[in-house]
Amino acid sequence: MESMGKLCRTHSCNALGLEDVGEQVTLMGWVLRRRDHGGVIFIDLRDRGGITQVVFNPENNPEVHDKAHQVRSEWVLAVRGTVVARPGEMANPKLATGAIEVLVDELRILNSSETPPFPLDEDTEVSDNLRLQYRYLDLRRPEMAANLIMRHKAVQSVRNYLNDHDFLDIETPMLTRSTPEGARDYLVPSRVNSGKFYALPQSPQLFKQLLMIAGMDRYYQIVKCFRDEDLRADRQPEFTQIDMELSFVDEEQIMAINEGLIATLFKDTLGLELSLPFPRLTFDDAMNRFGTDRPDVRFGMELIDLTEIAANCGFKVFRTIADKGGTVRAINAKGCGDFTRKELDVLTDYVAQFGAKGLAYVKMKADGEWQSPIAKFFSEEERAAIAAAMDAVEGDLLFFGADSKKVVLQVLSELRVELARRLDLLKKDDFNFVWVTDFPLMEYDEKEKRFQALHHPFTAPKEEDVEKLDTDPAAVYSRAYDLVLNGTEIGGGSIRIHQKSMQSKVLEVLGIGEQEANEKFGFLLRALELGAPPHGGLAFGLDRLLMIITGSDSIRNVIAFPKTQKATCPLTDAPASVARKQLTELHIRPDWKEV
RNA sequence: GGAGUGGUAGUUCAGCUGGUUAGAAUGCCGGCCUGUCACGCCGGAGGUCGCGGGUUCGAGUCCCGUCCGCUCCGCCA
Repeated sequence: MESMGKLCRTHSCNALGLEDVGEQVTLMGWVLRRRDHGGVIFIDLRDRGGITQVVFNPENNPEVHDKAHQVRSEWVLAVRGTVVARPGEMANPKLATGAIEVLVDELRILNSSETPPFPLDEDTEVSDNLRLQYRYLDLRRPEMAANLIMRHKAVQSVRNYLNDHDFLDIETPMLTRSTPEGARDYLVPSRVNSGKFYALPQSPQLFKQLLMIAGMDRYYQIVKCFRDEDLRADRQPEFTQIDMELSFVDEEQIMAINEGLIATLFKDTLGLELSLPFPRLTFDDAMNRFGTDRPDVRFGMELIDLTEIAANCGFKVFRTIADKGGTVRAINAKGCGDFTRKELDVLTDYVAQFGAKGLAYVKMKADGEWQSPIAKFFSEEERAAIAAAMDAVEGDLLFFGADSKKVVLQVLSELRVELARRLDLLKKDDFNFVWVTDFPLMEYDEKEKRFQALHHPFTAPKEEDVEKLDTDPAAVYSRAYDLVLNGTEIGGGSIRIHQKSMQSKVLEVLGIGEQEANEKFGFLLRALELGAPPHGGLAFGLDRLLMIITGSDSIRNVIAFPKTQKATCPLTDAPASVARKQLTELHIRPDWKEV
């Protein structure tokens, strides 16, 4: 092992090209691969930026060549040498630096490495557990390094944009109090206050509102948030939000500023020009046409409501559901009439997990004939009416959902996306944004027998709906908006309630009594009495945004040190037991398990 | 809380209706090789078949339990 000595790095491993030929350069990096021809030795030297081929020629310098012979994968090298154009036909077009190579005069071995536990080339799929256990090796892989570089670019772009628009970056506490609504909190016991707990923030929601009341006018923060819920491919217990709040604005201004932010972000990261403004859908339209409030609008295949036809048709199953207040809807998989029985079975199994009790289908044949297990239940007129409603022609495949509205919408929206996946309609480089607006303010929770805020309890109702708060809360719409990209909700926000009386009213309708309200967010209610300006805001999920920008299938690929599905970290082995003494200090009784 | 799926060499995987010495590729080690770029050629080493129990003359293979990874439902914006 050697020191760097007087060597000083002059370039990164993706910097050199034909214009540098003849230059004396010094590169430092890791050995990706060594190709030893007995005579000449080639080493692909890698750093976070890229790869440069360095060459050891025995004729050029026998001692250095000898030393290169012992080098192995992932050893850390410093090389000094001359940039030369690759001779003849030897350029490698697959490499950004493939036109040149560095002929080495001096080699210093800065560190050796044991054989890595998994290969660092991009060809092998390594298990997630192993990758996370050796995350520092995993992150050396060019694909992962590129993701983190992209993340940095995205964050810089957002900061620049918001700074240019007079936003102040202000930090809010990580140790705060537990909030009653929403997700489960991560709790932190207080040593100084026996028996009391902080909570890690699910979002800085209340603090950013208080900053508006404090007159900060425009706030942003790129901030960690915590939710103690089960994980998914796009959900981590700690994640990052681009969080913002603005005073003296309405929905239109907030949406316009954020369209600018997203357009700038896509320009700075992917070099793409997005066309503005983004299209909009109301919540009701989104649900009716796509069955979800986060529609993927890269493709059609919209849901068609057949409840009226079904109510009078000969098929008893449909008729009964329609009569009982359920719904019958269908989607037309254009040109999929050649799906096999097996494919249909797989799709039936797929929708079963979303609550579908079956999946009725019709293959459209010539002259309006149906090939379908349910064909016999429909008259010719009924079949014609359905075909007309669905714009169905020969070769099409119709899928029906008949159940409660909730089940049918979920089943068909999931089926719609699954069909698109199978038909390869979900292009990763196709970015389709849509604002979803006019959400209901609250929704009745059958299990808890009370209303729940759809967004959060600080969202302002539409002015024209305010009087319905008393009479028909479910009919009140809110001033909330979500930004949806390719079927993923990437951000959401609302105009907030800025008057004490309205906030109290909404909390009351949500079944949060005055005493509970005062106890849990009395500080906000008090602040609303002391000159709160009209305000609103929005938060983007940075990780999800980056998943889409980088084309990653998993949120773990855009986070440096993510958790497994059981919320553990194989690298540090967190969470871990703690010493009994630590628990005692925190006034926590040690559990049955000795530590 | 539930469903599915996977766990075999360092890695990625194959291993049939249970059968004798568990394979391949790659990586690793040694040798040869002066223009490769997933270099090539020759040779070699490398296994608690996740773990525990059961059935059986015999289990990587069948059964039960359990742990871990991943995907999904519930949950969560």
